[in-house]
Amino acid sequence: MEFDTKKRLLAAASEEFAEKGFEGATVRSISYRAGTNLAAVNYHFGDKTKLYEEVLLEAHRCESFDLDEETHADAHPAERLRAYIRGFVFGVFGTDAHRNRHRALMLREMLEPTSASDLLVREAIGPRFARLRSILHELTPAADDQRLHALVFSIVGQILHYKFARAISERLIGAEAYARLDVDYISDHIARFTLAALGVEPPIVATETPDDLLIPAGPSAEESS
Amino acid sequence: MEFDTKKRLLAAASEEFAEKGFEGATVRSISYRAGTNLAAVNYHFGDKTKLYEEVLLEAHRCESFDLDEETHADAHPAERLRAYIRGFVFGVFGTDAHRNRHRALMLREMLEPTSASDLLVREAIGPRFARLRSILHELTPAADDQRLHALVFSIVGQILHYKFARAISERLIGAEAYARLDVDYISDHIARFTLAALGVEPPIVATETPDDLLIPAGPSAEESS
DNA sequence: AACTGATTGAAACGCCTGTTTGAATCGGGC
DNA sequence: GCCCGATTCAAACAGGCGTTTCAATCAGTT
Repeated sequence: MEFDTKKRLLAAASEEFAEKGFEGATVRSISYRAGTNLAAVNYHFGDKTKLYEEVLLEAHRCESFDLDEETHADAHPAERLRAYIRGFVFGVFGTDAHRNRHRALMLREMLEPTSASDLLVREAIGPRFARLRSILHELTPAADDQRLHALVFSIVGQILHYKFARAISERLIGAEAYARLDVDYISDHIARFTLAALGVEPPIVATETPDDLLIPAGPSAEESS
Repeated sequence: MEFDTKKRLLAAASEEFAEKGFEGATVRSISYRAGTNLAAVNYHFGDKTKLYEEVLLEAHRCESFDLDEETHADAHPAERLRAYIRGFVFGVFGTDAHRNRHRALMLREMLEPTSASDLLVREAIGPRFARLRSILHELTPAADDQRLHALVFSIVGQILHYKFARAISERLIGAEAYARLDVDYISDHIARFTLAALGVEPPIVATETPDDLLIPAGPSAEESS
């Protein structure tokens, strides 16, 4: 074997699928990137679909190493939420080629699930979801399951929006304004927005409130003052 | 002319593009749905791309009628935000075939912008963005432009997540749990989450807070108790 | 050196795509 | 009736796709 074509194919396929999605990617282009022949993908993987599944599996395996890198289990839940959000936002915006490709693959799976997405949910997305959920549970022990789900989706939705709607958002507010929304600003914004919504931190903007806008606080807020 | 093939083509193309996106849609399938010949699309519109642009334009024209349907300009800003969010969520989840197709088209443009997306931003998304922004400005006069943008994205992100990540979310928490997250619950959740983050309403969950978690509330929160 | 099984390479197959072609059809003005 | 421009139709074209085929090549064994 001429220096493991299989690995080179996997790497090339990872890039190609991340860039163009399953449909958009072509085995010809993948073969070319891997510097090998068109038939190699069929010889080593059977067909395009099986190659894609192997890529997803490998991406997941590689990704799951850094799952618990930011787990300061002893830290304040609010701080752990901040760290989680920050790590997530960095992952979405980051420039690390490897992680970026894997995130792109997972995001594509979210939008157009293939047969391989069950596995992805079970082994990659699921654990992250559970972790965020448990942090939120510590922060708001009173919340039931349904509320916890909605809270997780509120956070994840805020973050992923910057990935999904990037092109439109940029045209919407202008390139310069969009550039100012960098990783630090966004992480801090989403963390403060969320923590304020949970009543753990003060509102995100100094509400020198027109006063009449304020709706009388609920019973819990009364207790806490 | 045998009863305006052009209109039938537009309608068929609207469905097809909404379902499968620009790449996924085929002119053959569109022609078949319209009950006409393959060459008709080329005769009436030139090519597939021009047909797509016309579909987007028509969808926008049709959509912009109900832009200001829920504008109770006199109502409380918080109530108008609630109404806005509710309308948005309904639009995303709704069963109205027409609106649904148009939303789907716009969402697809968000993800994979074509040449036609500039127009879409300028004429369809832009005005909605501006309206939400102005509501938020009334609620938080102290927020600067950057903060306002981030706030808009936080709200829109929460809502659209239910569209984008639907498939994955369903597998994540189970079909039954996901079904419980209906339009009313989601609308209410996002509205309360947001208004709490802005300090206009009390926190979203009754924080029978472990107390030590509470970070000293801001000045406005103190006033409200 | 000769054989063998694994791997690679160039070419072709069959299918589907958007687009084009040229003949057939229709409705209305002379 | 006849013609003419507009419209429809079946058929074909050119290109890209995933997949298959089969001969050529290589490493290791005998």
